[in-house]
Amino acid sequence: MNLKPLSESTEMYLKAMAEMSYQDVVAVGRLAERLGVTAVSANEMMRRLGEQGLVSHTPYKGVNLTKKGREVAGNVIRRQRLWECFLYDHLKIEWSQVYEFACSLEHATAPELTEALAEFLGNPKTCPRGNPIPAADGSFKPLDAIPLSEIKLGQAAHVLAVNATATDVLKYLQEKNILPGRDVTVVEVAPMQGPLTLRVGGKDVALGLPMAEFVLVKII
Amino acid sequence: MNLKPLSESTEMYLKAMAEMSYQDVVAVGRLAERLGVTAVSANEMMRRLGEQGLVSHTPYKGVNLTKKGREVAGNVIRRQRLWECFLYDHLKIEWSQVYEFACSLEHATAPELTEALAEFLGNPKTCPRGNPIPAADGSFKPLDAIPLSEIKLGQAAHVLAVNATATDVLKYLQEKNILPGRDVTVVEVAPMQGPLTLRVGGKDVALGLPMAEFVLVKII
DNA sequence: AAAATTTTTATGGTTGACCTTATTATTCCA
DNA sequence: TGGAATAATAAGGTCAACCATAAAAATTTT
Repeated sequence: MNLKPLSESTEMYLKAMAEMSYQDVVAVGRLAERLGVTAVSANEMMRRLGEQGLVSHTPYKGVNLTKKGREVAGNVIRRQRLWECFLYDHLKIEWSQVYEFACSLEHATAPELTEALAEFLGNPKTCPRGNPIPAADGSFKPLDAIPLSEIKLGQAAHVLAVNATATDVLKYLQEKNILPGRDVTVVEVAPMQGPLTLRVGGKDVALGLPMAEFVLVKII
Repeated sequence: MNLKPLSESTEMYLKAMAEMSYQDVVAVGRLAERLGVTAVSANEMMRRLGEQGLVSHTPYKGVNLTKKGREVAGNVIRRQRLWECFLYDHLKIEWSQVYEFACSLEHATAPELTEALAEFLGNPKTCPRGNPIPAADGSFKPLDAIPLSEIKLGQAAHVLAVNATATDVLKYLQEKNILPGRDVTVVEVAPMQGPLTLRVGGKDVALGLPMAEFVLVKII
């Protein structure tokens, strides 16, 4: 099916796009931001990925994963999240560092390895950050959840997953106990996109809106 | 200690040098051959590695790992072989494919990961190919063994390790049962660097001299 | 509709690790 | 010792993925 070896860069772009595709068209600028490259570089890359049939780019509108691109991205994310499970459950790596390490390993993982790893782990369904693990054929659907940033004042919610990837962000969330499985209540929303104040486990915690977007919850 | 991130290429060169250093000066040409690059490329790389203080190159004589280079190489090999153990023992990957997969993973492995993996595996002392795993500080010494190619006619030997890395070579050795732990006897040595004929497990097996160099044995 | 902002394209530059094709230097061997 | 083989250097090229700067195009805001 997929004979061409994808570069690390390609994998990072596809992964980022899939993770951002709750909006099903992604602005190239946002993508560049998330990946820490310039908009020019991201545009160049979109051209390359377009030529490979992995993304479709409508100028001035945004980019989309093609069917093929989505399948490839699913596989990349699968590998990544399986490694997260291994690192967390078996190697006892710090929760906040797991993503980062798994990301490197992901790029170095052949399909046979992926499936052997899945088997070894007992085919887990979610990673330690609560995100679902795509199926072996690369298929996946987004979690049925909304970002914490959209929760109304006073409402309580159950944290399903944390979609952040940066280690320092994950570390912060861990310290504040905003983790999959926890319940939080929004006790204050400051004006001007100010921070949310959350009550979690008996303590009040401030959380900036940008960070709150990475926390996926279900209202309870 | 080691703050600079080494490139994948650098790691491959250092690893190859360490694995070839039963002779303690390595001809750049041999190195190029083993790595599948041209002599020119290998020379260029030796200059770069020399500048980084990892190798010392005496023109027309050969290259040597420096103390620092040897330590780094030891760490690279440690990572590699620990992954080999994991892939073979836990993921049940084919013996002949283990090296290849472990090699990719090695490049993506941070020190914290390495030690967590060693712990998980119970600090194994040898990889599935029988090679010793360097210590956490990067130190290692070569196996006390000689290549099968140097065994005299009629002599019996115990296979300690297989130093080959190419999957097809490993596959061949596996099929012929020339594996760590086995005993072999040299029953014929053809002239003109012709193949050895070995008796192993009741069967006669032909083995070319170049391949026999990769089989490390102890006379019994 | 004009102004401001965001996107895209164009052009040219860098880096690392390769490559080829000479040319020069050294070592080995008969 | 003289030629063959091997090793090293020089010069110039490629490729992917970045970068910066600048100009053009489209969209959004006012």
